[in-house]
Amino acid sequence: MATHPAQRPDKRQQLLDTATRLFAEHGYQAVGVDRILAESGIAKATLYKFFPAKEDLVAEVLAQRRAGIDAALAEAVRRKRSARTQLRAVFDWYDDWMRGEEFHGCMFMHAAAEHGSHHQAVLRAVAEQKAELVEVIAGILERGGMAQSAAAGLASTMVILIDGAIIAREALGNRDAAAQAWSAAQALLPDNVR
Amino acid sequence: MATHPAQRPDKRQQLLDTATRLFAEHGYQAVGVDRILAESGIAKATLYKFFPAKEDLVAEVLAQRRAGIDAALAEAVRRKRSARTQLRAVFDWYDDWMRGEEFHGCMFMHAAAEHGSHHQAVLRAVAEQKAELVEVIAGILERGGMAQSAAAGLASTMVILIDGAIIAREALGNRDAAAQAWSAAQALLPDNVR
DNA sequence: AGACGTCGAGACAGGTCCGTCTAATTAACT
DNA sequence: AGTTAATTAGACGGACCTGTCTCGACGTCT
Repeated sequence: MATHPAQRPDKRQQLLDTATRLFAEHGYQAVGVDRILAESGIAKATLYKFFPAKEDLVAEVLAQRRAGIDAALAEAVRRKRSARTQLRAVFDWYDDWMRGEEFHGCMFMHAAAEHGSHHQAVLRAVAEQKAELVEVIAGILERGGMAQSAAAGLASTMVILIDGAIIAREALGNRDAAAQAWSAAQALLPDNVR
Repeated sequence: MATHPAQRPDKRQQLLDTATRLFAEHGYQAVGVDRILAESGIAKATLYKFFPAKEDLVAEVLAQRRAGIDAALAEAVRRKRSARTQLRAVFDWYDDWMRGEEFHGCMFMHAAAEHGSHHQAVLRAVAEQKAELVEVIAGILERGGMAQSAAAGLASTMVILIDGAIIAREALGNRDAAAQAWSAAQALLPDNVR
């Protein structure tokens, strides 16, 4: 009964890692399953055992990416105490990511662009990731003393700044985009938020 | 010698119009040439006469889209006198576009997402469109009395706001995103710019 | 009327991609 | 050693896409 060959979930993770790297760099449709298999050294049957269709692989890649960002942001925020420094930690995390050479844009934006209007599951994953970022920032602002409605509005604007910075980095190669976004965010922050 | 059958460049424009509509709604790779032909009622040979490859069609669609936006913004700005109202006209133009039901996101962002790093011509077209918007706004700010370097920096931040708003509209369905962006832009605008 | 250029309809080849399937190999456990 | 399950390698079918080509119809000019 026991799973004899010691069950290897690492194959699954290897597939996800390779797929994430290739999807991030070249897009979703441009990367075929054959390429993922060749670069990961895994057989096709194994992929289709874990993921019934390529679309399921895409969905899981996005889910893992979202979880990774959430964890990283939560950890960065946890290390700071004041609302202002927590907020800065969020912008700094994006700054670090966007200054890297391996930056290839936001996988969620790309997913929304490629799977356009028609694939609902992907589009919902994108919306959920953006909505979660709004909530993270709104939470910081509320704990910093802002009223809930004001915090929600300002958090939404701050995510607009972050996403716009991602586009500026991607389309124009502007590596200071996140720093600019943070400057603007600071100017929008009311003085009573410390 | 004279082009006997009265030369019909409208066929070319019909192709571009249909392609623009389909690309905007479904993406570039997701729309095949056969679909463009079927929906425009034009023969395949005619398409390949005007555009040697699908990629050339994409490039021309983007070029026309860019020209259309430029003209619309220039016209909207021309109707206003002060720097502040001109700036507002730009944000209002985006607001109108983004409130529409037929909004499907920015074709340039989508092109960058799909043609990832590898197709240079497309990526350059995207960069040029964004850079031009920065220059339009920087010009307004300079004519409003800002120093050139300050105007360039603020214009860059304002485009970050606009692009971020486009993402907020596309990914979250936030129809007030452009209005939020304008509110933030106003807060960043120095008082001496009238 | 006759010739010529344009256009529509669609067949066609070459390639790619997804997903299924078979056969052989490897490794764990009894 | 022998059983069992996981995995690999790759062939395969069907679908789709791009780009070329053929053919016939239509309209215009001489």
